[in-house]
This record gives sequence, C-alpha cells and structure tokens, in this order.
Amino acid sequence: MKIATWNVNSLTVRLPQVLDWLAAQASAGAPVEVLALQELKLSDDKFPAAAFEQAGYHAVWHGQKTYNGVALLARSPFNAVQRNLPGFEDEQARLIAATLGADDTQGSEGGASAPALRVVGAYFPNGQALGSDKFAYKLRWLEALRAWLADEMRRHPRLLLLGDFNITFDDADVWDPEGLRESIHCSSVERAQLQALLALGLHDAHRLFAQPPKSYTWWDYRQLGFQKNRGLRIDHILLSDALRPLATACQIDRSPRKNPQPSDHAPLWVQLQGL
DNA sequence: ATGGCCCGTAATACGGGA
Repeated sequence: MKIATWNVNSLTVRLPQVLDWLAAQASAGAPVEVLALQELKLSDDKFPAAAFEQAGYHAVWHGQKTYNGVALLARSPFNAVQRNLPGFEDEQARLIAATLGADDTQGSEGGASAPALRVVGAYFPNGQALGSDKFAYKLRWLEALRAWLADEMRRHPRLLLLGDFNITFDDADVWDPEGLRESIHCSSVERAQLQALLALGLHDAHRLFAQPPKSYTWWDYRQLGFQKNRGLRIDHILLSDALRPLATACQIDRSPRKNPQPSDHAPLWVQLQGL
C-alpha cells in the first residue's frame, strides 16, 4: 500500500497535477492508496470532491479561505474524522485525522476486519522567524500536537503522521547548513520539538532506507532553487512502532517539481506491506 | 548590496510562504 503526502500550494491551481500524478502512479502499477494534501488555500465549499471521486478517491477535508487547508484522499472510505487539535483554539485549518478500515475508536476488539490505520495529515506552522509571534504560535501548536498525539497513539497503535512539518531533522536536510544555521525550519528549538514527536514512538520513514544525498522536498521558486537543488527536507512521513516493520520503501518524487507551474513542494511516499 | 517567485485577495500592492 502506497501512502503519500504533498503540499500543493493551492489546490485550485494544482488539481490537474494531483490528478495526473495519481493516474501516473496507478498506471505504473503502484497506485496511491492514501494521499494527504496541504495548503489547499480554499474554503470547504470549493473543495473538488467530485473530481477526486471521479478518480476513485474518497476525501475528507478541512479548508480555509486563502491560507492553510488540509485533506485526506483514500481509495476506501474514512471513519472517525478529526479536524484540528481538540482543545486547541485555532482559526487555522492545519490538521485532519481519520481512520481507514474498521473504526477502532469505539473499543471494539478483534473481529474479521483488518486492523485499522489511523492517518494524521498536518500542515505545521511555518513560524516565519525566530522570536516572532508566528514562531511562538508554531511552538504552541507543536506542544499541543505532541500532547494530543501521545493520547491518539494509545488509541491507535497503527498510526501515521505525515505532511508538511516545516522542520528539518538535521543538517543533512538542509542545502546550506552553515548559512541557515539556527534560522527558521533549522533551529535547535524546532528540531527538539520534532525529536519529541519521535520520542512518542514514531519513526522517520525516509531515514529507514538508503537515500540519495541532498534529498529535499521543497525548493524556493526563486534563484533557480530546484535546478541548483537548493532545498530543504521539511515534508515527512512518521510511522508508529507497529507500522515501522511494514515499511518497504520511502521516496521523494521530484518529477512533479519539473512541471510547468509546479508546487514548490514535491510529493513523498511510503510503501507499507501487509495492510 | 539587494532581491530576484508564486499564491490569493485585492487591486495594479501586499502578506505569507520557506
């Protein structure tokens, strides 16, 4: 089962590319079972549910005009949809979680159905600059995410957290580690929060496998950033302990970044077996 | 030395992204 994430930077603009990419994966023999999308930049009433349904995907979404907005697509229906972090007052649409397979939130045990998979798609705050109000919001949001996720993982042992984290793990994720040292997305404060998520029992799917050097998921539109591979690895897929042994591959797909009018982010996917 | 792109909203600029 292939599970992917992609920050599309406006679903209005990028919808044809998303549909093309899904169709290309399917015709290559490895259809995408689940896709998390970020930065929809559209209100709920503008979400192109019919287009995705036509392509064979169920969808759940949490939209917002102009900014943010997240969605999950899957070839089977979702249960137990959660929008944003419970108890964290937030005008910004940044998180959507849902269950695939039998709804495991009602305490039902066993049964003939396959174990449920809990999918958490997130668009982490950017933070703009250290010390700014937006950075303080980023840290508050990260703490609320960690607290909620600790509980969520107890309820759902088979859990993925994927999306645009807006944080690099370490200098290997940064095209210019010296020039960007302690700047936004690269600061030790942010990285400590990312490690705190791993400490809950999550694993960076990308690093479970050998990867090309200088593997990034985002490149600035300016200064030929993509052509010069001046990028950051800020989009991630984290797997819970129970899912880690099922992973057989994880790759960044740079090809959509070469499209005309591309998103500045590339999609990233993980292959899980035995689900 | 500086900013150089793209998006949406609004308006022929600006905030935000990263």
